[in-house]
Amino acid sequence: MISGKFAITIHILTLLHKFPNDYLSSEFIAGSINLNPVLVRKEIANLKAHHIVESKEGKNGGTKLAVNAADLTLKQIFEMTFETIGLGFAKNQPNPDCPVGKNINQHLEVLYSEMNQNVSRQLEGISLEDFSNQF
Amino acid sequence: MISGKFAITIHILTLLHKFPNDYLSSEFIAGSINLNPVLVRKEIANLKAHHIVESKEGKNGGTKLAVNAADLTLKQIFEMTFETIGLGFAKNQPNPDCPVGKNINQHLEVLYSEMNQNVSRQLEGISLEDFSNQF
DNA sequence: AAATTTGTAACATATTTTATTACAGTATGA
DNA sequence: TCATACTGTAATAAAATATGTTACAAATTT
Repeated sequence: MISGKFAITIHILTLLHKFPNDYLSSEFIAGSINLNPVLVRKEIANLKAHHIVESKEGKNGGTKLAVNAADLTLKQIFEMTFETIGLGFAKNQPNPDCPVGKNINQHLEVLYSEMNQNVSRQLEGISLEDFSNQF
Repeated sequence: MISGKFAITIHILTLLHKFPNDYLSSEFIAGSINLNPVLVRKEIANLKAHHIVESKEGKNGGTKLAVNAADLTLKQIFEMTFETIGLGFAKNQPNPDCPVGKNINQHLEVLYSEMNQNVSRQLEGISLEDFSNQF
């Protein structure tokens, strides 16, 4: 399911890239996104789990990039934020006695999987540095 | 935002393609999807607005395909169901005093627009007939 | 020790999606 | 012509998901 995680995460990473020498606080980042700092910290927790950023607790603490922005692709960010492209499935199990109902989700899965590969190829060609340098 | 409209619509159209000589009732279709008939009728209303299906009211009424399945592409269905691919925007207006916040949505829009073109090209190559003949 | 910040859990609110009920209008055919 | 079986659509309800808030322990700096 699609949510704003990708957008939030890329916003965080762009900021970190713009201030490579500072530990940015979640409050500061939240001020740029206009979002609750707790939500920022949640996304940062995810980035930390993937060793993309490091953070420091305590006074003057915060977060900074731990990888080279040229090596981090939007595809990786896409995947780290658990995003997948899809156009929905029937929520309730479709009728198994109907030849269409029985197989539709399986066929949709193949289609969506191809869409994801397609988008992944595109996002693989864009680094965080590329994205950030647009600003 | 992504929902199940595309999946529901393609399910409906696949059924209609499988029974080209019958007017299928929303109840019958809903039984295959395992969905409330009213929701089926809503999607059919949309298809009717695009002249993809025709329907007949009253007893023994229902819906049938009004176009050649070979000529209807998944791209068209994608667009008719108002779907777009995206990975979210910051909901709240990002901070306009921050160079990143000020421009991020605009840059995301460009990125998402490219993703949509990419996916559209893919879906353009698949007709309803192609999809339906998998079953 | 005081101040500031992360990390995280628990809870609350808002938004979106899906489902239900209800009923007027239309066509069929016994 | 009347009972039946549909569509079309509005109004409302429920469920699911996403987003926001509060609270506070733990860590670090000065």
